[in-house]
Amino acid sequence: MLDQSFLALSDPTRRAIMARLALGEATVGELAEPFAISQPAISQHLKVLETAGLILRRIDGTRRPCRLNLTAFDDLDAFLTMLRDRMSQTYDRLDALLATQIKE
Amino acid sequence: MLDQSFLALSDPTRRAIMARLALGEATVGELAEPFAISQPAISQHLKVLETAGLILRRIDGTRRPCRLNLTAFDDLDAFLTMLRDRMSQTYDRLDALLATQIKE
DNA sequence: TCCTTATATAATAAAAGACTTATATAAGGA
DNA sequence: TCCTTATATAAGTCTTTTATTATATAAGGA
Repeated sequence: MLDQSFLALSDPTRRAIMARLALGEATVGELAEPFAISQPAISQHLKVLETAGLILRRIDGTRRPCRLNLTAFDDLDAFLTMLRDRMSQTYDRLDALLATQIKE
Repeated sequence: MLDQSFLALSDPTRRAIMARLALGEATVGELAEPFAISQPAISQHLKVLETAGLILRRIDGTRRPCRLNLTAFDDLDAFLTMLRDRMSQTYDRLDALLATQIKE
């Protein structure tokens, strides 16, 4: 799922869709409106976001309003946090080493 | 650069390389060792990470040790933070609306 | 019922990605 | 200098992604 999440966010159209949805639910037509690409292209982008677990959709008559999945970023955060934790550990070790060498 | 950063992290081999580098500098050979793919494939992955600004490299004789770029995640964080800020604003507005309606 | 609106799906083409093998380069050591 | 090690680059192939146009579906309104 991390593969798909990162890949989904690598496209500027999809990031713009995410930014729009962070302001609240929107229909496919509303999401498509700012872009110069076709409606099917937007539907396909939405499928990529949905498959990645980044958005959720519901049915409202002929509309399919989309919204962000609130837990969407948990995995991304976990990965980035893991990297940062490892990095800080690395620097802690380096600090300790330097402290040792200064003492001697 | 966001495009390239997210795309770079969408590949599991490259994420594993990042996880390794978070523990400290490593040469191309050391990075390649755990994987079943060829050395050129690793070099190509490293180029993707470098182009995205996620890693830095130096020259040490015939080695090219790689390390994480400490500012690598600033842009990613900024994007994710923007989304979260927007979401919390959205929910604040919703809370305010609900509070209003309960009062009436 | 018929037409329109909202959206999805299918087929296809073009571009990008991720490998491979073969080869080049450059530093170090015998 | 010659051989080896470490790494990069080139060329080719296969797959995936992103768009397009055409078409299908399903709900709502006249």
